[in-house]
Amino acid sequence: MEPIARRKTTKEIVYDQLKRSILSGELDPNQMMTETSLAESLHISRTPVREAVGDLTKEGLLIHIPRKGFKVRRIDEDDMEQILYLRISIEMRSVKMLIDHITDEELKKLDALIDEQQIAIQNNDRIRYIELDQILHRHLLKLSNQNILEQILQELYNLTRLIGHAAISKEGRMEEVIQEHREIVNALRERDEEKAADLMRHHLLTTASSVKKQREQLKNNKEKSDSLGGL
Amino acid sequence: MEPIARRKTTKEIVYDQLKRSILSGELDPNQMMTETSLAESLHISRTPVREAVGDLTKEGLLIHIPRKGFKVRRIDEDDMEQILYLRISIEMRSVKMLIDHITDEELKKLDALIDEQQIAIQNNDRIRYIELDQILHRHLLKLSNQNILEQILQELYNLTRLIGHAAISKEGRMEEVIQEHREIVNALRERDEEKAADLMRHHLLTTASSVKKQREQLKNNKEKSDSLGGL
DNA sequence: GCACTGTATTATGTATACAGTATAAGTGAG
DNA sequence: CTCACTTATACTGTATACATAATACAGTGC
Repeated sequence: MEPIARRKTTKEIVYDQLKRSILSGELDPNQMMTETSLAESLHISRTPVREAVGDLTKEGLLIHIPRKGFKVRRIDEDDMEQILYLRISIEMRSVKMLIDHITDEELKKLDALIDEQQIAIQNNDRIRYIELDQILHRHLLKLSNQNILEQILQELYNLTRLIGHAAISKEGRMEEVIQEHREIVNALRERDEEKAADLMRHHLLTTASSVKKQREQLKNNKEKSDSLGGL
Repeated sequence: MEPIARRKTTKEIVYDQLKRSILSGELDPNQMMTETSLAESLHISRTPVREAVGDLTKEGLLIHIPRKGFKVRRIDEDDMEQILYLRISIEMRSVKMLIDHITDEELKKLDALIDEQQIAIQNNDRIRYIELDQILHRHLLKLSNQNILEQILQELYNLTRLIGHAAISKEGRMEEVIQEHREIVNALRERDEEKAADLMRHHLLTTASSVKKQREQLKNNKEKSDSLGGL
């Protein structure tokens, strides 16, 4: 039988909700929050809040400023470089480890995920698009049976998402991503290890460079509007 | 004036002490402990204990078995492979990133660390030897200014140490390590990027294979004594 | 007006109490 | 003796209360 889904603890609810707010970008990185303020606004005690923010801090999504509170971490160009580098290392290995024993059924599951991602784009649902991207990449790690790498990738992926939805889901780039995903899966289907690994590297590199460009774009726009607003 | 060192919180003390016990191998991986039992034996309340074991669990040093308690995680061959792979990725990049701007002073600091490590071997102080190994590798990451990679390496390093002191500080291997460390630092001094990165890779690979051999050795010995004890 | 000091507020760490639930222990019937 | 059912024990999650220390603030004296 399926294991019964244990009902979520308060801590988990807080954790999920907070993480969502952080990663979706709806939480202003300048705004400070404290354990107490969060607990009060959620009408619960400090205990589960404290544990949730503690975990998020350890994951690097929040930073704690003693006696001031917590705020959302910022990611800079340099951090992104490092994350990209490691993701390439991890995901290329993942591809190589899974290619020999991936089944047809599992390949179909991957196809289905990409299909769903395409639908998300058509519906203009960027949140879902990003969610599915993560599911897809993570799923590959699972299939490769590299538990430790999977854990590290998860951390890196969360940090990646601090970059902001706007920078990730750039117009036009999303369609390209779908295409690249399909090519990777096709290479897996052909059992072409070299090709698959290479496509993965390429996919991550182009995503990174797209994010970088889009980020600069957004930054410029923001500066322009800021200076206008100052007049 | 020197800033006063903030006194450690109870949680930090518990965390440090527990971590030490885990990494030094003095904590039997079969033995279960609970928040309550730990709190009682330390004569403190559950709260700081709970936070400390929570953190250690997130770091992967402890595993939590619901309704049973916590125990020290075991690392298998497969995990070691993954850790090694990632450490090579990270530390080769580290070498490449720091080689252009490392100063003579910093090189001397590295020499001093290796000297100290050599003294530890002469004093047969394996704990200190391992500690210094970690400091050295971590120091290289700091010098390379790769904060995220440094954080990940720290996690990996902790997991590495779960392998056990006996397997890491094998007789004879320690002297080789010193030699390899010196060669890496010398390559840095010569600003030979290729050589330094390659020596680092080699160093990690030979360490891993030594650990693997030693581990099998220990396992065999244990089985022999177990079967004898069973008579 | 400025600096210093004492006070108030607030963030945080820790202790304690309690409730819920899963496992283990115990008890009784077949 | 075994199985089912009840009871008890213990692990965990959460709330609450309190102590401590750091910051903000205000008032007083120069």
